[in-house]
Amino acid sequence: MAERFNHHKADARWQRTWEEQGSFHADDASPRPKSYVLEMFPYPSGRIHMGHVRNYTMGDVLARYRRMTGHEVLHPMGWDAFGMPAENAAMAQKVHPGDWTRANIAAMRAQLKRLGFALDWSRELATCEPEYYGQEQALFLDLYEAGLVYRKESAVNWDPVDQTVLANEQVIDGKGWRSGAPVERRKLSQWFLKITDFAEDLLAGLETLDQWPEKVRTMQANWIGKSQGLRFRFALDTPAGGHDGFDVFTTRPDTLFGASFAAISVDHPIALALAEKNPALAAFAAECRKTGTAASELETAEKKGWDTGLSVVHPLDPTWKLPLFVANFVLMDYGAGAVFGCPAHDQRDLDFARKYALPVTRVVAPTPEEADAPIGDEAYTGPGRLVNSHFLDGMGVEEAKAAVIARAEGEGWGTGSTVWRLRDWGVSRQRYWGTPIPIIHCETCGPVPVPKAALPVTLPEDVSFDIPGNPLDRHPTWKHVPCPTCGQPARRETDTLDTFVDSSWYFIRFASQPDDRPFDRAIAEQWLPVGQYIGGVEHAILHLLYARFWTRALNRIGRIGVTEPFTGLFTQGMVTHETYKAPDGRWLSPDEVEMKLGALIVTETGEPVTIGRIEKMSKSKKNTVDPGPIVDQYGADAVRWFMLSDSPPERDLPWSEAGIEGAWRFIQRLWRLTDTTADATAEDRDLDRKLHRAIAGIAADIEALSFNKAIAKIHELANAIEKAPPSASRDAAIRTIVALIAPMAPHIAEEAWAKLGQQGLVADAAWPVADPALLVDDEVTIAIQINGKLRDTLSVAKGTARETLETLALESDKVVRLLDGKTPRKVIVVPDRLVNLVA
RNA sequence: GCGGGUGUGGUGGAAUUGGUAGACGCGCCGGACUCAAAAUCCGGUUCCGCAAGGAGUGUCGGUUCGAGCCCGACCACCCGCACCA
Repeated sequence: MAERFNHHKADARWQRTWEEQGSFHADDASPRPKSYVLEMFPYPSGRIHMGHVRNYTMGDVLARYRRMTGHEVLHPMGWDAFGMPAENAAMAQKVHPGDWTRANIAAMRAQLKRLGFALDWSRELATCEPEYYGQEQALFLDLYEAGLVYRKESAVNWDPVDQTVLANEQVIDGKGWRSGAPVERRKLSQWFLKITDFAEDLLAGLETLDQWPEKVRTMQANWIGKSQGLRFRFALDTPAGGHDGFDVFTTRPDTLFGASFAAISVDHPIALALAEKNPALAAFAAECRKTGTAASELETAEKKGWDTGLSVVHPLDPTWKLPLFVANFVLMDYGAGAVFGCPAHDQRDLDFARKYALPVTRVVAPTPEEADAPIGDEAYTGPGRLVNSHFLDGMGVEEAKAAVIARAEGEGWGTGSTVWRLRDWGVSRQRYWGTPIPIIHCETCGPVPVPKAALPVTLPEDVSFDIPGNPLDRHPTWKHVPCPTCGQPARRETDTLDTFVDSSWYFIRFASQPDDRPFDRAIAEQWLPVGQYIGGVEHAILHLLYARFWTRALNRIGRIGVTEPFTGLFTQGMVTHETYKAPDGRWLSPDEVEMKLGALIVTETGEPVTIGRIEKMSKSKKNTVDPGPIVDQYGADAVRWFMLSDSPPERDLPWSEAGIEGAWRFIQRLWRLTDTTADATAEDRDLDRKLHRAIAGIAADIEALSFNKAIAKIHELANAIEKAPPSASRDAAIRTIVALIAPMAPHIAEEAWAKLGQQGLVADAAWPVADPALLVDDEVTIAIQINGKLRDTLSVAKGTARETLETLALESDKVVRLLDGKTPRKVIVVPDRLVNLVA
């Protein structure tokens, strides 16, 4: 009896061998076609989790497969190492964020290495090291010089718990994305990146990303939020607060004759001016602002307005006056902060009009008969022809829009315009553990860039986290520097960059990392764009949009000839696990419970356990499984195998003890199988065919990232080999299956490869070639149906003539019996597939 | 509310994209080996039925010789966005 596959010995041995041989070192100068496979780099939180394991296993299979198919593969790993958890740890544990982070990196690196990933560790980087962030500062200054960075006083989202500013993207339901605390509004001077300059490009670029999930492209398109319409001016009938009118934006200029009111935001300059003299309006505005930041009650929030008593003049009819309201549903930071209300064709306007008894006039009718059909509780937003609209009557909606815009432009009261939802990216963070913004503030010269020669601006080590706020700001000496321009005493910028900046270009630095500049353009362009990028869908908007922007910005300033950083994107599902609750409602971890007599109980107390939903592994629900002990017990290959089996990679993967055991058993079975070569000489055409079909099928599945299907095909092949009698074909199949499993289970593959006396490493072996001649069957099974229902099957030579198939079908015993002497009305024959008799 | 997705055995999921539904795995059942257990191996496993046969891919309807796949309506769950003018 052969020995078990001993992963304890084998895993370490092969991991050492790969490292010694530099197997996964990516060679810039290689003549082979280049392939860049990248998984989103981890935040070094302390330990790797199952989500990481799944993510990196998928990328690893692809990377190893690409190597076997003759590519020079770049498959790097690094650390998204700046960020708040390090500062939180510093506060809680009195440890320096750098020490904490570097210790975590060391621990996680060791964990990753134990999984045997085919990574080029020589390119490892951590964003918290000056070698990285110093180059980021250089890029920041390049963008600054190009006018893509600016500073402005602005209302920001202030997280009162983390004591920092959040980007709009980081505010979820009015709460900080990390702290969960309700966000406050504050005025601060902030640095911004001009992502809005690229709105059109970023939107148009989505069209070219055909290897991205539709879902992500849709989410980005919605986030960018392009709206086209008319911006026009309403004149006030009496000037108010120093204004004689204001602009509004609409996407429905066609419905202008359906207007029944105008409304401005409570933060609109006119509203603010009026509120100064009118305490009741001020109170109304305060009330609105409260619910504004409040959260998700917006859905049910009532439309509320304050009648200013003022009127505006309808631009197409000077005699027509519309009442002006201050309304809670008008947002200051979108469009012009003011709207015209057309109740018949906008739901919000309709709700508002009903509440304040304003007229509702239909101006679009789906059919001529409905020209004067009253509007009920629902605004009509569909297509149709214009009615009750003077010169627009009879036009279609689009035609009418164009006509109104043309008229407005001709008469000078408005212009066609485009409004974006996307806003500029505020990158200032009042934190220590981030990339220092390389700017010096001088009283006489203003903000002055740090000279490139003086980079990197490094973080001081001697900082304290005893009190909240930014340690850089209260550091005794760090910020005091002479102005680079005039030499007068000046002050460093103490804000650091949003960590999303760090992750916006790391994939370029992986491709090329010289000491003296951010990257070498020629070398970076050899690798970029990333052919396959893999990560969680939670980065669908923020990270992926910023990285796309950063790449385009570098492209615009002539630094790189790439516009889209990631050609292929794959968003993987989460690793999930059942949740367990004790009778008192506290969450229980999987190792606190056990099965006894068919019931789940708390091991210590014997209390019954409630099994909850299967959810994403999270510390709060205590349903996590630490990969470390699992790798110890079952070995890297079994863990990798399980991560790839069963669930399609884009869906969630429920972790189970049984699943990992099954994977382990299969690894052992493969090991035993490789002991059964027999030096036999007989041929087994049937097995040859199965083997070659597996080679082709598995290759296609890996290319499509359908790892679960590839795994199923390996199972099928293994089953077939086990059942086959000794033959030369069988021996060949055993040697080949070792190569086929190498991307997924590389350690046992190497061990078996060596055992079978194969040359070199299987990691360096070529992917087996499928013989096209063996991919086609010479015999096929034909389904015989009566009225579409399967009644019999028939085995015939491939390519059998239709007439023959029909005859054979009609001769089938079952068919004869079921037809009972009747002749079918119609016979459908699909060659090599089926015969359908219509009775 | 808007946008997107998913729904197939006890369970995770396959199904050549309109052509034999349930591949493969997990679990379960039976058997072999064993003093016994583990491991391993063999067989079975959509449901109803002894069988012949019938039913069956969330629900209802449609197109088709033929529908898990296409069309319409609905239900359930999940994920985004959310007063965006």
